[in-house]
Amino acid sequence: MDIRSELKAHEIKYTKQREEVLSILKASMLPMTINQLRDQLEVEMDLSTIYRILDVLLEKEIITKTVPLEPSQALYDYKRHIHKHHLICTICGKIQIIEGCPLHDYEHQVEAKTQYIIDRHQLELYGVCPNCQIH
Amino acid sequence: MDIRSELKAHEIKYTKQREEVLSILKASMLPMTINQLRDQLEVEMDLSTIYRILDVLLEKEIITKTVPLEPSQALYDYKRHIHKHHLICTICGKIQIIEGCPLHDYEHQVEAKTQYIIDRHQLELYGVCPNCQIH
DNA sequence: TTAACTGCAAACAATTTGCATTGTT
DNA sequence: AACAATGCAAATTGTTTGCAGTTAA
Repeated sequence: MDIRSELKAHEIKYTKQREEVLSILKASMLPMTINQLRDQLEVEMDLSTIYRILDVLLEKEIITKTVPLEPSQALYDYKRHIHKHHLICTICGKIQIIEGCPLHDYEHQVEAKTQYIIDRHQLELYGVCPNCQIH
Repeated sequence: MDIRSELKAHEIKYTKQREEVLSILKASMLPMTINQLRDQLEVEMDLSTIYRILDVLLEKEIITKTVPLEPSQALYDYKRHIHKHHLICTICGKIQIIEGCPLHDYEHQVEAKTQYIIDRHQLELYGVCPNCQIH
């Protein structure tokens, strides 16, 4: 599906800024910070515009947001069919994608125990990548 | 163990500011933001001092830091024997403690698969608490 | 006494807001 | 034409830093 249709499918008004932000996120295999996103823009746009677009995409659950422990700048990620988490190297910052999620059953158990209705979670792992273990 | 000894055991120089910050965190069953912490101080102290003290306590792994998705202000928590996570109500902000951790085996699997050495993780759940489901 | 810690003020960074202008439907 | 989105500038908020004065060991 092209970006234009994807926006329409979510009832988001088309603008070239929204198209560009979404297509950059969609093309990236790794989650991105606002600054990384801005650096990839072909047409410059104001940071406040980017923030507002990300808010819309989050609202519609087209992307996800994560706030890592360090550096604590938010990461935005296009939501694909495979739910995934990140393993972040605390030395070099490299992000390793971990496909799948270990929390399905756990969330149900917690719902049963607490009576909360759980609708999402934030999980990242932190450690040292193979490369940084050597150097 | 009293706070003074606890600081000494971790080779942290005693100051009344450090004593107070640590004792407040230790007394709280819930994780706290910097502002909540400051509001409980009997002796006022500068915010930069609080940040620096928290850095020391984190360094020595006496406390943990979490950066929730919303509101994205860091939470600090005294580290007890029972590893735990938080379930945060996205309506009223109430934090429910979940004792235990579902990630032990998972971390080992991920280590085996990725060759990273994993040393910590961040996990919180988000949902709607029983009270907010009614109102 | 010495090195480390604190307070203060200023800098910095990330994010949000108000408002006039522009663009989409 | 009507309403919503963008750009710009300014305001907010959270956090960090430099430095002079104070304090713990």
